[in-house]
Amino acid sequence: MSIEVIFGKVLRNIREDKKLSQEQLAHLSELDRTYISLLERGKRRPTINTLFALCKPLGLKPSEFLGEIEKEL
Amino acid sequence: MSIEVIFGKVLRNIREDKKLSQEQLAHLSELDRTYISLLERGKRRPTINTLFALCKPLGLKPSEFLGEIEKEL
DNA sequence: ATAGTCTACGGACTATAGTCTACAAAGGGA
DNA sequence: TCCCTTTGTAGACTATAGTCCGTAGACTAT
Repeated sequence: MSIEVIFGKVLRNIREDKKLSQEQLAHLSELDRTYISLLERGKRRPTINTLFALCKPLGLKPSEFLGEIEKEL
Repeated sequence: MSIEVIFGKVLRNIREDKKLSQEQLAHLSELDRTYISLLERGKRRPTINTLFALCKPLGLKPSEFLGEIEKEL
């Protein structure tokens, strides 16, 4: 499975664990809601800056996020 | 310091530790040499796919790479 | 029914990631 | 001196990251 699809699954899992809507995460990470949707569906490849922006409100380190992706590769 | 500048420093450190030229790393990671140069100088924000492509020939996990960045933030 | 929340998705748009070619400059070694 | 390797950088280009507008469908609760 591609990196971006796995990225999307991990993002969605973590977001739902935190009981956040896409809209809320978008606001907290200062990204667009439709873009969060695209990411979760594996339609976009985020930059590392975007990864950091997402991880901040989710309360985990970017390295931990990538660790989750590596598990599934 | 910005994420991309730190990214560049970490990339250069690791590449030089491995005794690779930008040209060699570019070939191994299937990226352009001038782009490696831009990255090392903090002029570009790589996608996570690019990060994975760079880490593979450098022999370290993307999560480890980001861990180095987090240390300096 | 209907109002509210959440998400998928489309189109149009701007900014930038990433490629390619070419040239300049610095350094080391024969 | 003259190569040779390495890196910076510019310009032009294509692909895609990321925004912003709108609409529609699923679901829940009232």
